[in-house]
Amino acid sequence: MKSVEEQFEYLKKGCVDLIQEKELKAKLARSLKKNKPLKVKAGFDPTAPDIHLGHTVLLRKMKHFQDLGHDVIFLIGDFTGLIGDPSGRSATRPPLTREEINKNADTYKKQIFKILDPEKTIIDFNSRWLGKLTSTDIINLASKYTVARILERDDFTNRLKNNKPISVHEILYPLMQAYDSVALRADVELGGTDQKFNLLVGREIQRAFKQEPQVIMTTPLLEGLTGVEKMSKSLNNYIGITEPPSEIYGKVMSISDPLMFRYYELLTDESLSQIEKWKKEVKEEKINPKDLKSRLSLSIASDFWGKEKAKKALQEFERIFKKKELPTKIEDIEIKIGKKIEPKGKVKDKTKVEAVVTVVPLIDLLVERSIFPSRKEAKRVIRQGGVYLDGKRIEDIAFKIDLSKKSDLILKIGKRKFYRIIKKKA
RNA sequence: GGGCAGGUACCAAAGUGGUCAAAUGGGGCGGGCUGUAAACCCGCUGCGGCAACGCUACGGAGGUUCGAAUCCUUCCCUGCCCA
Repeated sequence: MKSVEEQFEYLKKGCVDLIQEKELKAKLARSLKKNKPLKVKAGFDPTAPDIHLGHTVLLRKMKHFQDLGHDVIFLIGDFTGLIGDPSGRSATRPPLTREEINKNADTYKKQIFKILDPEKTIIDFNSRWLGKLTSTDIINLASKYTVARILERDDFTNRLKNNKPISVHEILYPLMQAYDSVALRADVELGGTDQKFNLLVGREIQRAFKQEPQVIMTTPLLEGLTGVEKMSKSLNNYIGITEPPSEIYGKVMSISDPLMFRYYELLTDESLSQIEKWKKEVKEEKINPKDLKSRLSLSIASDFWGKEKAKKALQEFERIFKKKELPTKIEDIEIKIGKKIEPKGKVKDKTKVEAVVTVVPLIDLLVERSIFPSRKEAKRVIRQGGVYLDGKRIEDIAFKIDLSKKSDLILKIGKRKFYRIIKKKA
């Protein structure tokens, strides 16, 4: 096992807060001396069935602890999920149903081992203890903290200032999460910077329960694809780690240049000095940012899919966007010929429709196959020149696809959506 | 329990009897430029219709009126003050 100093430096890297450094060193020293691993806890909200790159920043830090031989507890907040974390929220979250939570938790389990070591990871659920608390227990827990201190947090202060509602159960949230630390006797709790308040309450509540307070460490929040807000599923600016390599590669390629360096910092093992060097080189135009971004995309895609597949994603990307060729995999749309495909009525003569039909109105197809949610929307995009058939822009909203001669057509929507229309005999 | 202020489209926010499918900003989408970058420019952004036009929609339900997001009644929800 590594020395206390070595461990400390390794763990500290990339953290925003480390409270308190002294305590962590003491805990590490004791762990080393007694040969007893630290209990490191990180809680996950079961609202997001997809783990995305934003989560991996924290998961990577958890992995660091595992590398050093400590026990990492992946805590699924299945009970607190019923409340909804008020962190960063300007409005009360809608509570999840038991069913949704279970489903999400399962999905988590399937994903985290792309990063964490399955041998060294303990998965737990906080309903295990929170679900057993009696009203008396909860009142006792609630007595250990004050309203004023809860309201200190930014989210609540802002809501109060803006005359927005705060429900009582939301006030309970930090206490519940804090109680997790008590139940687990956590030595360390990890979380994103947005969790700082909750983590700090954990320390207080542990003290109130006569436990040694946990050390808290926060990791930065990764910005989403647009670089403005944090990466989150609900904002749809995320890259899920189960997404196919080509998607991961492509999405990383679409981020802005400044954001690229941020991703390098948080999602790769490149040293800070190397990153700084690149920044300088880009500024001096010694290096093309696109090449650096390609390297980054490759690295991230490799993390989850391996080098081989990541390389293929790169080649695919080059082919589509550099050479303007077609992707290798295109979603197929099969059209059965000889039967009507119109979704809605208006069929005057049913016997005739059953006859061989080889001409299909484009709009009907687009809407029927859910490429667009409504005919209005489909028309809009066609009028604006966003629909291409075999490379030709279609501008006529009444355009009909004729499948009597060709049996295979490429439909392109906007810049990056491709479909292959295939004729099928009914 | 009393008083006051509010509830408008994905979000924020105007509108206070007809010209309102509802200003503006953000977001989203399409186009242009490009490196599927940023910035920028143009357009679109309830549904159906080629269109004329019709339908649905300003918290819910009723009502007044030729006509309501706008006025009235009532219910629900939120915030503030008082108790």
